[in-house]
Amino acid sequence: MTVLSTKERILNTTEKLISEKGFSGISLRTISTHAKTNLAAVNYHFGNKEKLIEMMLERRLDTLFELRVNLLDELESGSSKPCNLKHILKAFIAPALTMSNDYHQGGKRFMLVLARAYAEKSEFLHSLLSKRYADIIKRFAQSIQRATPYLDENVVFWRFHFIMGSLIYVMADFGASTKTSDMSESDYFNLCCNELIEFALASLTQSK
Amino acid sequence: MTVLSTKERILNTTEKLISEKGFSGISLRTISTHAKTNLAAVNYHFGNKEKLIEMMLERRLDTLFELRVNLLDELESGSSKPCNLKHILKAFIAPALTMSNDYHQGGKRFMLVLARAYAEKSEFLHSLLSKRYADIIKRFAQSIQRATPYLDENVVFWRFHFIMGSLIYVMADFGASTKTSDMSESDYFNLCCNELIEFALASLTQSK
DNA sequence: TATTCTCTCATACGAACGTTTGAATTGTAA
DNA sequence: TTACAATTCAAACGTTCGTATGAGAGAATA
Repeated sequence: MTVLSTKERILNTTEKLISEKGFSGISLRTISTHAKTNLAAVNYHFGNKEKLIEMMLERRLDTLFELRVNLLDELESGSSKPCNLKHILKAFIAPALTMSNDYHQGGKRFMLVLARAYAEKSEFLHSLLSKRYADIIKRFAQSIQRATPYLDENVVFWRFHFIMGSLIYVMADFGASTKTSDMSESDYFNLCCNELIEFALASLTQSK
Repeated sequence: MTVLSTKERILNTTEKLISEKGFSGISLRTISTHAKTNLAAVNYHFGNKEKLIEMMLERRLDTLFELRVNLLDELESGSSKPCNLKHILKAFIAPALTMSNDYHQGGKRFMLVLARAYAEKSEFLHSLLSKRYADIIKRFAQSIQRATPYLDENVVFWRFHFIMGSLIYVMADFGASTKTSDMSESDYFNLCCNELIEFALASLTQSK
């Protein structure tokens, strides 16, 4: 059991509490209490509440997009032919699963946080996505387009957009009370991701 | 120009402000100011803040689900054969479009509000969906299942779930800065809904 | 040991919040 | 007009919030 620094404890606690209570339901006082430190520590380490939340988002988003781009690199290396569509979709969707099984529950919580941030149209998240990760998202879109020559370019754009929506929505649902089966949480997550990949694949596959 | 009651003005203003700033970004003071009434009027007419928000959600949800179920009734009347899949999906998705073109912008705003409520896992919304509208949702799921006999029952369940996610996500995106084209807002909304229906249809259509 | 730097802590401040209260105003029925 | 109910209003209450401050603890350096 490693001892975490105050800064790390604050970040983890913020992530956990926001995943449980949402962005509005938390105060610096509850964060500092649960992180077993003092109220002033937050402002000392992060400046203010907004910057704390930004740092919390940033550290996991970097990991998520790095996992995605690594998988896409692997797919596209070697051949110049269009990649297998399912593999592309998996490269986009699966890292969410990977993350959620690592990081001592932190990743799983983060998916909830991310979904909330999307819905709240966080200005910070939006600018981060359009600045730091826009290239990666565009690469995925283009890779999908090459793999679906039978679909109009605009249609692919729309459907990729819709798939991202499903992913966000599903992520937000983990931890919610929807789960009625007696599966383990990680089995359930795994199943859900596979279903989502098949769903995305079907939505982009030409029928007949 | 009809004169609205204080109660209606408060409900409309709440809907508008939440669609713009989210559930956390509003106070009873800003609501009452924008509704051109007094702070205490909110508590007088609604009891407290929570009940105000619940009433705001309820009035439009009733309309939305009534539109949906009417369309489904129409589809299922007469023949005992499975309905056309596209028509079922349209009956579920299109009312969001219908609503957003009525009610003097109110419906459009409400879709944003609804998306936010989903993401925040509003306890009230959840219980309303599982109590008051569960039957309607189940009817749609069953109707889709009859129309897709080639798909496993569980798969249909998952995909309907994912489609709902896309719908929510898309609704949340209206009014956001994603729109780059020079279409009118209502044309854009229309196009988006059609794309969503085609997307949903493709995801449930057996390939090959 | 003395000094410096990093970090933690208790405490205080002003602002904003939801809610309550009682008086003033308006609408309505006798 | 009078009487009574419904509504509106200004003002205040207690609480909680984010932030700032300065004292002090602890480790590192000299």
